[in-house]
Amino acid sequence: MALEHAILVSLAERTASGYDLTRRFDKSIGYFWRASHQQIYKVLGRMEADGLVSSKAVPQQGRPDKKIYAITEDGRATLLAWSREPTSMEPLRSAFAVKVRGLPYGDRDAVLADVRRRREQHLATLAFYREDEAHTFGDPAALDSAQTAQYAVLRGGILLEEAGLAWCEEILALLSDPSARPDGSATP
Amino acid sequence: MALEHAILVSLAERTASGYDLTRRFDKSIGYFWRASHQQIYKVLGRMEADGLVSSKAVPQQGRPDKKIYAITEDGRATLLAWSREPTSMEPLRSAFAVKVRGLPYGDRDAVLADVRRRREQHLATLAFYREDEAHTFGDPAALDSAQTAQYAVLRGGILLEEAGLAWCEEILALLSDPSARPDGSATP
DNA sequence: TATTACATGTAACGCGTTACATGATTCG
DNA sequence: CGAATCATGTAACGCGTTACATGTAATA
Repeated sequence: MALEHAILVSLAERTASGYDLTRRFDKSIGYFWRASHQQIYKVLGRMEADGLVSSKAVPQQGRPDKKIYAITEDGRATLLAWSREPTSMEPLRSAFAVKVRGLPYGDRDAVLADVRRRREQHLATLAFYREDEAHTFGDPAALDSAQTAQYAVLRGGILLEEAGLAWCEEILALLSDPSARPDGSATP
Repeated sequence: MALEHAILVSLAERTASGYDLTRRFDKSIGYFWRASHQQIYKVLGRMEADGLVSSKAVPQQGRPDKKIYAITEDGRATLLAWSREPTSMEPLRSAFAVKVRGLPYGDRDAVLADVRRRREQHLATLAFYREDEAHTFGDPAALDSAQTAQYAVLRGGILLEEAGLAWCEEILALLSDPSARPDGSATP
């Protein structure tokens, strides 16, 4: 049900077409919640039927019509009611964790290569987030309430990436058996 | 597709009934991958049809028959091949992040209460993991390869919980506006 | 007496991914 | 000439949750 709420938050900020929402979900909100255009169109259709959003067709030249969606009063009320429900703690659900756990039944070198690849990925994402942090939220004390909320979410992304990075490094330290190295310099 | 692989890893360690697997998914592997018994039975049925596992019915007294599943050669080969594929970086998909992002459109006090509740949850889970760490993996240098893999996964859980905890604390620091406190002791 | 453990499933429904489908405009 | 951008969808399929269904035995 959370894609619905993510869309409501996005439309509460400003109106958008399905296409616009798709692009928004490629950044900002989408750093932490992905959704394809197919899914967004499907959910928008249901949300309009439920009265949470309304749409207005906007004819265009040489392009298909745009359908601009806006949040309704019902939509805002739904968002407020949702904010009062406690969120459940979603478990990891990580295929990577399963692979690490199953290391004795897999290809050790291939899995370690995957760990290194993921480490680089975390580093790249972190660099990206940190630039956003410095650029957009340079002075946290000067932010208004909407910006503070955005910044809090970005901080979550940074902390998660840092944890993922640290995990990769611990795995490499634990599993890169020194006695298996060519130089044979095993720890005592 | 990862539940399939989680089951294969579990059965590679030792045979089990669907019921046994359900309980295993409540701890160990299941600290990081949840699955209900309904889902496990469904997937086991398909996996048997695909030849990844085989089953043997074991009659019991005063209880329904047990179906003991074992991994097949095909299943082991599938697991090995899977270990060679790189894992994709799954995005957060966190309803909590959406809620924090949408704070200006929600009930501020209710959301902050939820943050505090989650903080306590992270603390409780961390305490649980840390006891497991001290109890089962007290001396990391003395672990065999299977135990080392298990320990690496537990470390991931600990790092993630620590990140979640730190996030909650940052959110509270960012959003608990001092000027809104009854004593009015705002920071300069 | 009620709940927990043991043991296996079916059915309905929503969420999410991948593939398919169409068609104009603009940039390299 | 091909790729990207703009713009909207359908169809098929797998994953995951919730509710429903059945029945015994031990424990509190």
